[in-house]
Amino acid sequence: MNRVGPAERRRSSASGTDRASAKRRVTIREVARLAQVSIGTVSNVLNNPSVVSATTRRRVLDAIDSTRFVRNTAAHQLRVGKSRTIGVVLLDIANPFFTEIVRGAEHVLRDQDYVLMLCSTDESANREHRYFRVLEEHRVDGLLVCPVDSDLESAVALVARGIPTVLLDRDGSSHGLCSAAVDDIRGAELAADHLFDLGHQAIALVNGPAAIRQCIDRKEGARRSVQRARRCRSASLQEIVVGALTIDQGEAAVAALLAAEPRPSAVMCANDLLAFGVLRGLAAAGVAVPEEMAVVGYDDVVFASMLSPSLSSVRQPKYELGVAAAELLLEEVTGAPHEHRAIRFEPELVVRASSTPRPVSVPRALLSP
Amino acid sequence: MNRVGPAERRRSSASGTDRASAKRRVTIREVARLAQVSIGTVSNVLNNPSVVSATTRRRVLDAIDSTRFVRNTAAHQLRVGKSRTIGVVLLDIANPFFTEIVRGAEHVLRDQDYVLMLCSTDESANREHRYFRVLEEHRVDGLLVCPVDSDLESAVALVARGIPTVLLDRDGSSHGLCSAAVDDIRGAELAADHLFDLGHQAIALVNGPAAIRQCIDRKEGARRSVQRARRCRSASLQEIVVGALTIDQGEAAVAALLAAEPRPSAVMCANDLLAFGVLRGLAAAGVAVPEEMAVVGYDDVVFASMLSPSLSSVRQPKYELGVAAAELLLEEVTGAPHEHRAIRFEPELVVRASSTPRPVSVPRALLSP
DNA sequence: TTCCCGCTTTGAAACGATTCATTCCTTCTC
DNA sequence: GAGAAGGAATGAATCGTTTCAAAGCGGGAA
Repeated sequence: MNRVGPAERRRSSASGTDRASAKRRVTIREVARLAQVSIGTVSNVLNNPSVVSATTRRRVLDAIDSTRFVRNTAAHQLRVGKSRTIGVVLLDIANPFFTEIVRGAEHVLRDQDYVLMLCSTDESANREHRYFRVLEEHRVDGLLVCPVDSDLESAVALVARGIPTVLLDRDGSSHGLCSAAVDDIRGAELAADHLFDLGHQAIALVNGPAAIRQCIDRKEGARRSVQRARRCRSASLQEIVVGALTIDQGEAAVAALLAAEPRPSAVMCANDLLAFGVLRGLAAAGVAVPEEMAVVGYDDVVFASMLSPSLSSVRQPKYELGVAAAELLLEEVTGAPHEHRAIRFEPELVVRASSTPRPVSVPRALLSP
Repeated sequence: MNRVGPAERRRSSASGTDRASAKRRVTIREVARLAQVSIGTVSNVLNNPSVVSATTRRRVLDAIDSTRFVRNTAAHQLRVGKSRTIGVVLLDIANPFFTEIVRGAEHVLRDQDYVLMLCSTDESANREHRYFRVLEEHRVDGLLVCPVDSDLESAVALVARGIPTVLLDRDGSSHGLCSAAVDDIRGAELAADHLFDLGHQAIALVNGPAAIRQCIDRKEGARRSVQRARRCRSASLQEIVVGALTIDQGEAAVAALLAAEPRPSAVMCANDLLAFGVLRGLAAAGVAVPEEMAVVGYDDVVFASMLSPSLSSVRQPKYELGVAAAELLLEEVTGAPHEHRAIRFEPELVVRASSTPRPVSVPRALLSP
């Protein structure tokens, strides 16, 4: 009598399978039939092996790999409510800064068999919004987010909707959110102090859109520094705002930089990519770095040390940031004892050739001929 | 008011997550109840709006956003069999080469509301295997893969199991697989020819593991070039094999490079990251580039042009590669008329300072003092 | 013999959507 | 007024798991 069911089903599926490629996936049901046990037992072998007798377990396992059964996560998820999926929403996947963060997060999460849904917003709030929606439809177990907007509305909304969320590179303590971040105000202060210490008086800040919190904070840090510097002598800060934190935008900012009055003798950038662009633009304009213009970046991306000239930058612990954020999220997702925490790292200034006046070490090759 | 922050944080965390998120998610059923229609009608409003009368549709839509209903993809997927998810498996997310590819693929796929499951194997076959498994459990609609192993067994297996797969940066025509790739043999020939044309006789190839196909092909290209060069004069190629295609491994290779007999006067690298490392190592060893050692990379990553000295490299159309691969996959996934195709791009040599002997343009700044 | 007690195994009921054969209404035609 | 046509809405079945109350089975105690 049991046989009639499957046989019928088989027939109907066979007729439905007029396309060869539409061969149906193996289900737990077929495994059960082959091993001559109930589907409940198969499920137990998968999730709860200890309650199944050794012989039965053997039979089921054999059936599983002779049928090449692969568990369907969707069905699992539907029943259990966990998707084993983490959404990662960041500003720009092409930025090595974020890449390092992702690496850190992935290393933590892959060990727990989570898989990352990666979304790059390109700093568009609209795109961010769409991604949040899609990720919620997928019922991600948690979210790592570097938000586009300066307020944390969107992130707070996510949490309110029941999605565990950890902010990336962004402090969330003011809104009771989990976060792993670096003190941006402090970092910018380090950079600006450094320039003023070198004797520069007019410095410029090439900054990204004010919608992005990091840009606001870094400006604030620079502002504080300039205010301190002013106590002893004349010091000025000019901001040049560009549309995005990219190399091209940095290069484009050079025109404004050179046209500024008073002409700055040093420039700090909200981001290494911007700094890369500025360096390129200055080279094209024939402006010597650091002699005519000192440059400091932010993030200390791997490539900063290899540029020509090597770029001074504010180092952020990127990989560690990703690890910390992922661990925090995992804590919340797995329901471990947890209270919302804002992990904070300290930035560190790395001084290199782009802001070191002299002596410039002249490459041997240039001296010999 | 800033002081209130930490206190609030504590409070919200205490009550916060556990209880509040225990509220059940809204389902189509509740929407139906609220709108006083059957669940079938709600589903129709979502997927087939034209068959629903305007007034009913209105009522349902109102119910949807007053309940904040968000469709559950898992349930959808279970019924329909599509997950709107694409797996992307690549060697190293920290390599800007892959990052650009991902960007291209994402731009194509996000418009169709697909989301990327990103997996970086770090060149480990074992990790790759685990990721394939997890992605299959998730029933990804398709896969973009840059495989670790030189044979295409694993990729062929995926296709055999019914998962549409497109190879990234790897030709699949020999196995009837879809792929978007660049001719690596040709690219390496370009690089080696260039070096021999400059008059170098002993050149070295810093290469990655022979398991990786790209490394095999690039070596083959170099081999062909050296063979051609030998017809006219003495020419030699030495291979230095490292464990991974990373900056650190490139730097580590420098010792072997300088110890090689006959000592090479030029080196080409399987990869820009390796080349970056080699440059760094050479700088540390006090070897002038390009005077004492010319260097050519591979990929022409964005940063190659900004290094000190700027790096000659073999350009690959990275973004376009990602776009092409994604479009190919989409074609297959959506069941559009499709036959397996291997899209091939042409590499292009970009010559920069690291392999340009002289005249070296001396920066003005160095001349003036 | 009966009863009880663990240890295994079973099978039906979720989970939240989509699908499709039916039913229900109107309107129109003859 | 009967019947046809067709547009809307219905609701049960289904997708592939997990879960859990219940049943089956030996064996030991009374």
